[in-house]
Amino acid sequence: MADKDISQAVIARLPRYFRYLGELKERGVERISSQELSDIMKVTASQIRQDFNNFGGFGQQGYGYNVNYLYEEISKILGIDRQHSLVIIGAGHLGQAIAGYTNFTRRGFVFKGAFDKNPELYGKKIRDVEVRPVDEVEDFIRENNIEIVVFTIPKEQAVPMAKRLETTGIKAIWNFAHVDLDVPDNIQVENVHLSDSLMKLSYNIDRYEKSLNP
Amino acid sequence: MADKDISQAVIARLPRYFRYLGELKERGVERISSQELSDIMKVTASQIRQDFNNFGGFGQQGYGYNVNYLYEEISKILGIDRQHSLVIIGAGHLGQAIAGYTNFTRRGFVFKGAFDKNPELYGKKIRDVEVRPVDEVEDFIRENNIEIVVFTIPKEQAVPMAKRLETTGIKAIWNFAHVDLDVPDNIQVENVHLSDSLMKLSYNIDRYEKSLNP
DNA sequence: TAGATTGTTAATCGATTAACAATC
DNA sequence: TAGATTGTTAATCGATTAACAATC
Repeated sequence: MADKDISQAVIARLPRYFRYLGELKERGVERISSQELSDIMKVTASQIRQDFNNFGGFGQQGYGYNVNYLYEEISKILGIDRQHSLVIIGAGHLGQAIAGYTNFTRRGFVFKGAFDKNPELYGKKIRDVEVRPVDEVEDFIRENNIEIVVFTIPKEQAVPMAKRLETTGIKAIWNFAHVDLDVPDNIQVENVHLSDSLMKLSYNIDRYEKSLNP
Repeated sequence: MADKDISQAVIARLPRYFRYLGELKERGVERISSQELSDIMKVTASQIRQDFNNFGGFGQQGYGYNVNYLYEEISKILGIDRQHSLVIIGAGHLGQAIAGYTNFTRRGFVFKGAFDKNPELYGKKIRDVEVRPVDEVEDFIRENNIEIVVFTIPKEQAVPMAKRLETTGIKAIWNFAHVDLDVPDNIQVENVHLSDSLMKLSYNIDRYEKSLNP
């Protein structure tokens, strides 16, 4: 239960386990061994057992893992057995895409507010939520106990905005702006740098072609 | 020049180096030592030198690295010194966000087409490009030599779509659908699993709070 | 030349895989 | 009980960091 210090490599794999277990659950599969899961997910059975054992014994010798139980335990570990309120700053296409993504709601991420600095968007509705002026965001966060702030704003605005939010009590920033944020320890930052991802893709295209004609 | 087999960990760091070097270049900085870069980027100078030396010597003893030269070399390594044509399948908010992101264009990723299965979107313009019926996508790819296909479609559609595109000559799929794609070796896949990222964020919020009240 | 800083080898650290005893 | 499969320790592999000789 009490996790000491799990490496981020392990954490990064948990959502994928969670996804596969969700599918197995859906299909009515009751139990699964690390070897069977290994075959499906293309990771070693050894790694699966090591990963799960970071959090205590979820399985049973001679039997394997109970799919439902394991699924629930991972959801607890990931903290998606409770609700997290979030607001979005930057109501452009990306902000709207995220606000509208119902799967997040299913996982307990509740979309509470959207903010933009463009007056033309004020009042526009995104999933029953009206876009408000960005200057109201600090008050809104305090009044509504917002945990997570999504940054779908240009990088120039991201750094000063992070500064402004430091004392509002938020717990995390999900940062889509292409800049590294420097915030106090009590605010977690998770970056989604789309252009980095695209550059990696570009590299791997070239790498493959070079492997054919060295 | 000829890279043997560079680990993905190194590749994943290159776009970040590239970003910082771009900023230094912008500010007119001519040379930088691994130690200075280390201070700015919060990675060890040793790692910086190791990373660059995977691709040959970019620096000069006693001097450091020439910012402009290093920037250009990394852009070559990442393959963003040339153009890559791309189309987007799924013209919802996420698709439109990506299509409209001008920074990608700046890096040589040229947006050539958008496809959707919703007839209401046909003809709608996204950056001078009309949304077309998704059934035309294979022909369009062949006629226009498209390299990269962006999947901003639901996961149910992603797997059969990947299958359909196998023989069209595409080189890569940038996959935003929440599913693992199984494609031949000649098609590179780069996943952006947003909900995985959000779950990691959720975990780290909890972890921090537990570190305060163990 | 002397000083600075790389390129590179060696040492350390951490993560993955293999092996097997424990146990259901 | 015998068979299966976990939990866990040990071995291996790879990535990061440290150190320093090469050299600009």
